[in-house]
Amino acid sequence: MAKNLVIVESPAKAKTIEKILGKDFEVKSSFGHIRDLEKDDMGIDIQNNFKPKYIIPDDKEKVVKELKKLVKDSDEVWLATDEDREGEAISWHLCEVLGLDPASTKRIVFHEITKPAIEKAVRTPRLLDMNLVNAQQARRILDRIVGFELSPVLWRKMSMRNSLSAGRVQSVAVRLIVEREREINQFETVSSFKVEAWFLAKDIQGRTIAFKADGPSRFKTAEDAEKFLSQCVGAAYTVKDVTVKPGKKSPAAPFTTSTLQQEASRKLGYSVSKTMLLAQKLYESGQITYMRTDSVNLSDTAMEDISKAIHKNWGERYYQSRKYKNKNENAQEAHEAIRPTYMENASVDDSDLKRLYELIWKRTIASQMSDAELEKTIAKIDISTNHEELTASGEVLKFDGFLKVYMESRDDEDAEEDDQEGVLPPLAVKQALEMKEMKATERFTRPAPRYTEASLVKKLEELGIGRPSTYAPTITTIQKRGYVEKRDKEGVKRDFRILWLKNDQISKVTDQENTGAEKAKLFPTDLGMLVTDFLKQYFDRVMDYGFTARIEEEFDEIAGGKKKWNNMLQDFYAPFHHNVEETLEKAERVKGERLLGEDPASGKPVTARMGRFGPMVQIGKVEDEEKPRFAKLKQTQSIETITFDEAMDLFRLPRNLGLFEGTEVSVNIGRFGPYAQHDKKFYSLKKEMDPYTVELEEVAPLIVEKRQAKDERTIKVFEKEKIQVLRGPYGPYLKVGLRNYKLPKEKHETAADITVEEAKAIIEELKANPPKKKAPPRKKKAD
DNA sequence: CAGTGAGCGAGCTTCCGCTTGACTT
Repeated sequence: MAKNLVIVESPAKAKTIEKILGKDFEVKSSFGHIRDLEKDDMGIDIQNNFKPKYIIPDDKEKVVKELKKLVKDSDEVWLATDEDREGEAISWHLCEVLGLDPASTKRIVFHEITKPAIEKAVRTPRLLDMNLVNAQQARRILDRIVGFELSPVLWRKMSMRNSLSAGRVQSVAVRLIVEREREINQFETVSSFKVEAWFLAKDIQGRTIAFKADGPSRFKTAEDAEKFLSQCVGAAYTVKDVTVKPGKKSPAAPFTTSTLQQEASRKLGYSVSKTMLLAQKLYESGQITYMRTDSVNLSDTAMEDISKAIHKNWGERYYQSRKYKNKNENAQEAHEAIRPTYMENASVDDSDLKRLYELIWKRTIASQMSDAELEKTIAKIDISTNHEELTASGEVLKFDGFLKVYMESRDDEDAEEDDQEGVLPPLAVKQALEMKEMKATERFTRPAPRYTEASLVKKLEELGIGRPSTYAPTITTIQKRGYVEKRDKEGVKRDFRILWLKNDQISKVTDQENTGAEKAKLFPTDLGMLVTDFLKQYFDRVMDYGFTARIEEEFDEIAGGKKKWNNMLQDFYAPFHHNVEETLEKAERVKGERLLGEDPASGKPVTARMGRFGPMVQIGKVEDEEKPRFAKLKQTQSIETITFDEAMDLFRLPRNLGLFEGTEVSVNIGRFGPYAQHDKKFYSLKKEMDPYTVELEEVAPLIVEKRQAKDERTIKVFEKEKIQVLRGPYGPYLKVGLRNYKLPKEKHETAADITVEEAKAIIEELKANPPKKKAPPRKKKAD
């Protein structure tokens, strides 16, 4: 029996620490929080100074039971949860549940899981910090109040209202995406002409090479650009001035959760949830440090390891010790940065994990390497026929430094349009240059790009909204609620003009480029836009981008003992709750209706709006004597941007294709895509079939094929009892109405010989003793 | 599985932040 019980949050961490502390210590994990607010009635007694009602969730009963037993058998308990607000609260809940005295139970903390750090922690225990615990309770209660008072407002006020939600984090995340979309929709593209000239000069080896120089400034119109080119006809070009400047590039800090998610997205194309899943595996197998962190700090032992690896692989010249500081003010830094546990392992076996691991390894190594040294050359070139000048710039890498290993990628948001600068040939002042050709190319301004999952995480982190453990789940939530969709967008072709000056002749051509194509970007849905507008209108305080940052300051004051947590909540709650009540009473139900025009055939109004089942267009009004016609919007369309013509096009469905076997065949687009309907049965259209143009001859074979497939699936049918014996992917089963019953193994071979009595017996048996089903609860059908 | 398109109001949904687990109709 161990004398000492140490409780941490993660089981993988427990294992490592147990090894370090030796046999006098037993280390167990709480698996995160062990208590939470009760869900019924908010779990808060608001009248009673916001007294929280905590319960132990079902999935934590087992852990708690085990910990209780272990506490009884131990002489001393050490609470070693993370050193932040949440960690402190977990320790407090452990005290409450395990019957430990907060005034005497030993509380220890460490930021890194190394022998010296943990031994030092054990030598210097402290007691629970109730101020920090209270700051966490205030955070928890405020989030519950916001989420559980705001969500029901949406259920009442949105015309589409199945399981809608709002919260301090998710609603602001959606707002970012909605506002970016509107910015893009309202963006007015301006074109201008960019001048580039190619010159010839001899390089060091005496070979003639071409290099590029940029024109003075951009020209607003083709006429201005042409005027400039014509001024250059017959001109002589001479080097006016050459400057050489040294420059340097420094490596990026080691990974935090958010920077890891960003780089894995840019470099490997991983979604944030995929990155976290793989990182979790690496962590559990002991290959990397903890993956949910906001710290850029490296432990001393890690720094030594990294130094050794750099010296061994590249030598002293490439080593530079660096301490990184967190730019983020509200970082809680309970852990280290994400780094490999053993720097001597440069790679791992598994192919999927390998790419992420190597990314982490390289980033960690590079963070302690020397700067890259550059030499930047800028040459100004005189034009004899006018007062303008051209600028050629080149960059030479003098020393690669950290670039030997790793270079951080950029988002397209920060990317400059200019292509990479190459090497310039040696140029002397007053040197005459031969101009090969000059061109003025029409370029267009671009709106800010839509968010990717990773760039949204970056933005949220900048705003101090959300935590490393919630970035991935938040992104999943806003998609699951139907506020946001991740998808690709096809680009559109666009003409652009080029003016050439070559051999003193000016020529004009028009070329074409693809613009606006995007991959795996976040688009707001109509629902997301309407919910955002609604919340902004009635709850601007919570929707403000600075709201979280401001209440974080108050939580800090509570943590510092300068403010009482119930007072802080009271100050927030009074106006907030008043607002909720007032909104419930006064706000109109949101429909998002927009008038598009008038139907030429009937003279009735054509409108787009949100219906019970999503965005739609309609001809006529519900109050009219004749029922209005309805059509669903396509996935890529939105109430805000759909045009009259696009709306009218939607009414071409359902289309009647004619008779097949004496019954009508029609096509339409449903919840699961385009389908054909015949004799009350449904048939999905093949991908290449366009419901707007498909013909009966193409659809008829689908009907025949599906019937055949069904025949093959059917083993036997008892018509009178309405029991079907079918062949499924997991073997034969019985089907009665919507319910399925698996046949016992010994009947699999002889399913065709089964009798009605046997089938009934099996069903009765399975009804009496249903097999354990742990599958996630299925969503209830509407209606 | 898919067709609908209000709202009488049955009965339900919902937050953020810690952590990992276990399942095939």
